[in-house]
Amino acid sequence: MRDTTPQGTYKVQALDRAFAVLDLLGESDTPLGLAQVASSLQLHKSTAHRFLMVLERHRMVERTPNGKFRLGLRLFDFGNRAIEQYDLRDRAQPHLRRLVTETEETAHLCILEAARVIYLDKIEPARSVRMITRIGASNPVHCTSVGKAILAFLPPERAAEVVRRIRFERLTHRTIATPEALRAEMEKTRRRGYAVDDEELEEGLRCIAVPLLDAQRLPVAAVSISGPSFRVTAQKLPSIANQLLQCVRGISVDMGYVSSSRANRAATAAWTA
Amino acid sequence: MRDTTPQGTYKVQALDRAFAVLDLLGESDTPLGLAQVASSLQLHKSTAHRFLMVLERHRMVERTPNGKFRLGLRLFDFGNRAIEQYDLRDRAQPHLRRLVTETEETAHLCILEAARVIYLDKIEPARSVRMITRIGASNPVHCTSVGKAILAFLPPERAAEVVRRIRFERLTHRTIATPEALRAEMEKTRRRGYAVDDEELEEGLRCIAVPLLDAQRLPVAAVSISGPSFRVTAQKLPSIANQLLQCVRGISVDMGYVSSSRANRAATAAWTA
DNA sequence: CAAGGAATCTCATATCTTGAGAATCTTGAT
DNA sequence: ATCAAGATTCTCAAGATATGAGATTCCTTG
Repeated sequence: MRDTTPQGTYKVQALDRAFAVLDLLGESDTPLGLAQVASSLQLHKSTAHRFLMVLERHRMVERTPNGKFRLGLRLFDFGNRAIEQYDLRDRAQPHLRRLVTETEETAHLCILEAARVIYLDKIEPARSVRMITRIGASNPVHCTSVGKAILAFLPPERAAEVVRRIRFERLTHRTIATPEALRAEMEKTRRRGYAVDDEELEEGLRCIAVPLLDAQRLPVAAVSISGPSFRVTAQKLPSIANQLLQCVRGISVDMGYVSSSRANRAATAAWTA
Repeated sequence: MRDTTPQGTYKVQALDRAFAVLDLLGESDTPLGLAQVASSLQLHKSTAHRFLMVLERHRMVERTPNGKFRLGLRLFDFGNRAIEQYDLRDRAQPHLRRLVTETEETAHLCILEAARVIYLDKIEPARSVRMITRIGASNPVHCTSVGKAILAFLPPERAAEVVRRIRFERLTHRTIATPEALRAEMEKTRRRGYAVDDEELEEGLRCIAVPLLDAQRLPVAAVSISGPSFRVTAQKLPSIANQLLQCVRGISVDMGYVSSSRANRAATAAWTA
């Protein structure tokens, strides 16, 4: 049996399998029957069944009236405990909300994990095509404005470390495809103070992001505005960037990273060491 | 080694243990070291270590800079996938938000699972003492307004089944403590159309809830308003109940449970097959 | 710089998971 | 109704897999 195990030396077969089951159910947008689970994962009916029963007992999985399996609400519980540590999310929300009202476009709050950015929160404007992103999901750093915003303001060594981990997959024809190109882009980002993703993640989607710096002036997250390229035009970028900076400044104050009074030092200048 | 396994026949030791680890980390509000995890769970250092490494590989746990363990963001991802199925949450949110603006008190959206209610969403008013509830968490049916609201409108057999499962623990001196008392309370709830929790869950906290009925007029969720007893006074209950009904009506329409025009035809007749 | 505490790692052993297959339950077609 | 096809649940013997004692290494702190 081939295992889906990512690289890593420690192994507990049962766990890898269980998570494979959860993964599968998480990917599928419709509940799956035992047989489907078993065959998709190359598990024996019997084995898959046992796993599902145990997962169900833990409420990690639940059954629809017709007996199919889907993710259970225990995961929702765990998920909420997991972000609770990041009280960033709660504190940032009001600011994001205001930002969305102003810009009429979707706002995201993201953090960096390994070489991917994770969406901690998303606020959508009242009337707008729903974006496909799901809170909790992740994207590669190099093709998102948030990723670039964080990366650009990370200390050189840590940034290099992240870049090393990137697998430069091409998602659109504009996706940055080499470490060199990415480094150049980061330079540009630092100069203007905000990062742009110009249809590099998805055709027709343009995003702009600024980093949220903590008390040590290290980026802990990024806030972005995303929208269809025809609405988020190149001309509007500077003004949106401004609104983003304002928003981030508010969050910084709320988080206690900066005192509200002297909250105005340009983030750009601060980075020297 | 004693296992924490709930009742249930199927067993996979490794899974039960892994979830015990997650549970432990979820309960603790500070990250835990390997030794703490091992001793709390009566696992061998070595075993606990292996589990943590595997969980970390799957990003179910992550390590703080000083090497302690806490819940990982993968859980956040899974959690969000898990509620995605309940698009109820998204649809209800705007209505809840309006409700909160009107009442200036905290609103909850809950569903029933087994004999507990699970908090799908919580909206807090701008200025208010933060409530202790965590989205995703759960409480026993019998001591919450939401629980009683759903229970009261469930078909008799299903309600009975739920009641059978309740372990009548006393959380305050007012907590309903017997099936009979609960049945009486349900009768009362049906008569007036809304459920009340008068400091039965927590001293000083009063809540009021109404059920959200689907197209078959079966309760699928409940919406509540909670606040300190001195603000959510007995006199205000009817007027809050009214606002709740309004809110729930809006959600029903959004969910397509009722047509907005003739929102009041009893769909009772529809249930035959 | 040493000592104590914590985290990692190794490996032989037996425990726990595995999966073949039989039994049972559903579903849909006739 | 009745049957067949498909899906799910259950049992149990075999052996692969997780286990944990303990040795080793890595930090921390005095």
